[in-house]
Amino acid sequence: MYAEVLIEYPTKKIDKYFTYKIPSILLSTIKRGMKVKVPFNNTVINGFVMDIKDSVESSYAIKEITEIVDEEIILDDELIKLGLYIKNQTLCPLISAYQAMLPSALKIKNRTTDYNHYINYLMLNKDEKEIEDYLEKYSQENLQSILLKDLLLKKKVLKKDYASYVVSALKKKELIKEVKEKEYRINKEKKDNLIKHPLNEEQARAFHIINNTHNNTTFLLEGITGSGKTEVYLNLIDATIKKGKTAIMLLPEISLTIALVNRFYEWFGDNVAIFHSNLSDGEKYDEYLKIIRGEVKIVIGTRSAIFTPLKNIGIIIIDEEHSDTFKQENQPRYHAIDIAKKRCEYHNCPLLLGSATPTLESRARAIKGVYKHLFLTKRAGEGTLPKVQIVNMVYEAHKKNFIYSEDLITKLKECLAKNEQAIILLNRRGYSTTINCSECGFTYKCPNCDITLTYHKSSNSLRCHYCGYSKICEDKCPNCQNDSLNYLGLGTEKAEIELQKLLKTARIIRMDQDTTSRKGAHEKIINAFKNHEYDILLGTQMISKGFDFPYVTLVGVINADSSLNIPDFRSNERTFSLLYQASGRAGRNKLPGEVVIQTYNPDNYVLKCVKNNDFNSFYQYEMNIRKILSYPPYYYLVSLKIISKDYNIALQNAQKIATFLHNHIDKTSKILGPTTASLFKFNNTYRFQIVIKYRFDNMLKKTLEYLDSIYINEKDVNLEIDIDPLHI
DNA sequence: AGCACGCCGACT
DNA sequence: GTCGGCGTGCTC
Repeated sequence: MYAEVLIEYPTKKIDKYFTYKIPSILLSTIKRGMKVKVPFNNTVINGFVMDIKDSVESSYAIKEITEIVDEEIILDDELIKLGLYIKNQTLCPLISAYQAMLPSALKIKNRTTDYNHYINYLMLNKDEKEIEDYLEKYSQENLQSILLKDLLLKKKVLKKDYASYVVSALKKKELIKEVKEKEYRINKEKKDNLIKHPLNEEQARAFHIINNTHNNTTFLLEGITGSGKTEVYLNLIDATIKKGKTAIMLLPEISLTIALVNRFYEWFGDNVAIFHSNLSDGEKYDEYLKIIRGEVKIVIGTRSAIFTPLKNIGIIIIDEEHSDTFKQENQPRYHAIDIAKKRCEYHNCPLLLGSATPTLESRARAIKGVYKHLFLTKRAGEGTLPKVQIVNMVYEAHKKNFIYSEDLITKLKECLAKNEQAIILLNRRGYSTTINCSECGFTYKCPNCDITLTYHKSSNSLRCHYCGYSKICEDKCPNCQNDSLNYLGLGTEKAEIELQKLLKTARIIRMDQDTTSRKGAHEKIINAFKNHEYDILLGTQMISKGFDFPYVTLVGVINADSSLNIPDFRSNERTFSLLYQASGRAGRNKLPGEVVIQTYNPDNYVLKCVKNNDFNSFYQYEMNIRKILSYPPYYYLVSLKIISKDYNIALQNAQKIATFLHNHIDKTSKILGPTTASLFKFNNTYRFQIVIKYRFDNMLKKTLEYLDSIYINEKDVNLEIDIDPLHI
């Protein structure tokens, strides 16, 4: 018997099957989808068995498979097909599609580490009679006798509960022994007295419609912030489990949604596996085994959890479906919603997309009837939508209020006086975003990227937020040696310091990438704020996600323009979503909420829609722009990035590709560029971009595949193709 | 991706 | 005369 093996080198150059002979000892165990070790070009490397054949015609000297890496971890037929689909959709090497499906702990090249987690227990080493005799003779009441008595009673105890010298003394007397047992790292138990909130009329309607659907329908659940989408999800999953099926639920980021995950644990206990990038390799390994052994029916996780090898899926839920995190930004550039659709098709089950601000694409599909559109229009419980005020910072700047407007400060003071809490959003970290010299005009720039360095006061360093470059900041201008450096632009670090000056007694906590780099830091900050150890939470967009702080009655947005001014066709949509979500943090309980948005463009239509909590008007307005400019959802996009260390090589190749495209794609498709890409110089490489807009183009895929295959062999220029890019 | 084979410069 | 630079090309 022979096996076709896909080699684990993520290059397109060897993205094909290699034939190996299956040694007779492995014949009974080997299966399609298993990971094996094979001899390859003087080394031994990993690969996947893609096919098993009786005979094979080959001019090569066929080698034998060395061994099976893991008998439990198998890509089933569904996942094998899914990999082929991903390769075809995203133009990635087939092997990287499969690598994306497995947790990294499982793809380490030479896995010598034992990922199993052991707990040490103590047991008696003699029969009970002997121990009782011993205790009688011993006749002392000390730690040793206590341990022995515990063991007589319980048979097995945790080693860590007893002092090590006591344990070793008894071991020396050969009265007890130590046993190791494999155990999962994450173990959660159901809460007995779980409070299940009864569903309101709208929630119940959505629940029943979806729960009674047993075919492959995609639903869009559009529910305003605080409308209780989670309760609908919980009930649907509960019902799915009761039907004997399994469920996957995706969230944008787990570290920001601990409360929600805990609610799942309370409800479903050890029937849940969790999957996200903050887990340790060992934890991932454990969770994966639980799934593959069929010990859990529910998987909650971030993007890559869409690949978990659950069998018999009954529903897939994607919460905050508009989130960019569902698309992987490097190879394979898959979108989790796309994969979810494919999996739901395979299992013939419903897919539920939920959001307060769905993407225009999703909403357009729902309106066209491709998705079934469901709504939650009322806040669950007693919350009401907040009142939004727009503050014109042009006037404030005349009054020398550059960061905080009078209105916002007044409202903050009122809020604190009532012992309520506030959230302040500023979508930029660091202290100041630009440093320049007023004498000679010098500006600090990243030596690798075309970007100004951000000053971080706490570490007195200048950092590039793109490539990670960092250096110590000097007091004097490095160019003219004058004492004339100006710290311009605003980040969260400065906003915090300035706010503390204005509100001396306020307890402020900052949450951004700089304060949350350690594991568990998110949770700590969120819990501290929830417990009212702080009055004001100030941070970047990570504070706008689905938190539920009942005492927050005020949300301030410092610079709403910053995200509007990003040159991307989706920046309006992102701004609306960000501000709407942030506003949604206010007034979630009985206390009414207020939102203050500071801007230099108070007449901007996007901001007006946020002010009126009006997603509908925003949708109409933005759809019209997209139609005029031929952007999604009216047209599809492909982005090609041409990258080289040499400016001229990049430019020449970009022009060559553009010309080629003009001749080899449909006449109805539009080609933009080449232009410089949004990050023109990044990590010492120059980047040009071509964007294709198309509706129907049956030449396009072939053309892209051809270009891709040509550029694989180029070594001083790279071509990155992104189909349906989220950013251009 | 590795690693070997292969054809041209500065050294014991 | 050799050691070694890293440029192509192959790997079941």
